[in-house]
Amino acid sequence: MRKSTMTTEIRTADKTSIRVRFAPSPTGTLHIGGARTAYFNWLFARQNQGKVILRIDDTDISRSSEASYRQILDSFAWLGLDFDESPEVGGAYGPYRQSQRTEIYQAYLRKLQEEGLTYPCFCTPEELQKERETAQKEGRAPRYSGRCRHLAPEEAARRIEAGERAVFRLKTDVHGETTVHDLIRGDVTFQNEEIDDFIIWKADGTPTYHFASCVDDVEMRITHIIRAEEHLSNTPRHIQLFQAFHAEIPVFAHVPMILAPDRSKLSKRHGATSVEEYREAGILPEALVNYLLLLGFSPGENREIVSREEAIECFRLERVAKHAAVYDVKKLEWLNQYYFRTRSVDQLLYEMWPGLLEKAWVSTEESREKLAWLRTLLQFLQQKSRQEADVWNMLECYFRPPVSYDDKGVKKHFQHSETAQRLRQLADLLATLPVFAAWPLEQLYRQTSEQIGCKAADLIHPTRLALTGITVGPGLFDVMTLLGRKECHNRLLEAANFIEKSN
RNA sequence: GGCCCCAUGGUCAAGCGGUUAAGACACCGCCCUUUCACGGCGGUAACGCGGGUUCGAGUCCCGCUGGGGUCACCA
Repeated sequence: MRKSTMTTEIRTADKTSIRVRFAPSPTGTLHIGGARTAYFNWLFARQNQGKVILRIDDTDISRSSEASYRQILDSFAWLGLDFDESPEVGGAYGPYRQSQRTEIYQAYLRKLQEEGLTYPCFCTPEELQKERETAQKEGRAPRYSGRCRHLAPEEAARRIEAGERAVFRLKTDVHGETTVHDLIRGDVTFQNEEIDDFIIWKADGTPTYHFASCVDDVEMRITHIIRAEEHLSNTPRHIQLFQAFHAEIPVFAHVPMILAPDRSKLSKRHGATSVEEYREAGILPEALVNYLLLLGFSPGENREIVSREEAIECFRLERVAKHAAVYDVKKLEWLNQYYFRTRSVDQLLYEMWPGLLEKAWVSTEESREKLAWLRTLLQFLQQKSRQEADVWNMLECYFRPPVSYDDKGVKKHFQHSETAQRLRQLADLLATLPVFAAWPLEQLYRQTSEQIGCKAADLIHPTRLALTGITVGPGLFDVMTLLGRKECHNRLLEAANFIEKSN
């Protein structure tokens, strides 16, 4: 266990190396807002050959869970964001879970006590609550009165001795002002009289978030704090803490929040908010990460498609937007569609393989012919899809005949009085082709339509419906080639029967 | 309510004193076509309001309005 806790003087030694951190609390899934903040941290560090640290803020043990922690790790792994130091990979400044750092916090508290920068407060939560309410009613700021600050030290000591519950508050400066140097927003100044003596140590003997976070940022030599905008108002408190620790104050960057389409805070009722949900919905990590970058940052040159590697090059913290951004799923889906079609078929095949096995559409010892066929099939389907689910939807008919025909399709393509007869005719003609391939098939269809005196489309659409049961898919002649002569023949006849039966 | 941040089309977002105010998504046409997509072409659509400063303001300043954040023994 680390014992040397007051290490501020060492900081100057490795001043040049940038260290940033992402510090989620493991109380749920990874939120897309958090994912974006983490991504910006990651980009900034990678661009500057710095280090990204994953720290787990689990001081609230009752709300934290191991499952949530695993989930967050999973999400990051999926997104392709790695950490240089974390509970998993370790590092020189561990442990990286706040729940395992109590001794360090205690040491910092003790130091503050010795320097007289903190004092015990015996006010009960009820009293404070009442005070806040009356202040609110009278139009005053709901701040702590500072009552216990002036308690005689002897009395304070006596009451603690007597076992009275106490919290510890920081003695903040009453006069002057505190300026936050923010890379995104510039200098933001707060009057110190606005900051009350906030609690740094809870009555249950654990540190508050503000305290633990600042201690860790000092201990872990964090140089840049890149976090969500909601912390901007808390920053003067943190600065006062850093000053109380005689520590160097990190550089800040408060990234804007992500809003729901109604401009309110993004929540569950607006649909998917976690990385995990998007993953399950078939969104690709490349697409999500790309979209998150675009939300609040412009790579310039009218670029929309930006990989992680490209983002490392062009990202500039100073150019991150100051205003909150509304989340637009449509653009995410557009990006996803792009990435989905651009990636390799073999990767798609690999990812779909377990599902294919499960459906028994393939076996572990598949012939090379079947594999080649499957690969070609996926290649065609991929180009008609926006995501994997679309491929699955179109896939079934290549492994078994359609059990039903699309309703709208039936109304549109199976109504003509001669359809059944035409399908039978086509079924017979298939046997005449020397090679069952796309080009000769197309010739056959065009010639036949001419002979019949109808449009080629009048043959093509019913055939597609007959063969696949649906009205969408790759070009018909590719579909037929993939299906094979015999299967096409059978399905055309089955469809003809179906039409005659239902008339 | 105090304090803080923010404000260009429906959404993201260029612009950083002089532009016909980019581009992308979405939407609407048209083209391509064998369906759905993709692709191509075109279109609708924005500087919240009011004062200044300036020869000139989306760009600078002030006010207002609106939105957001924060003021917890949550993080």
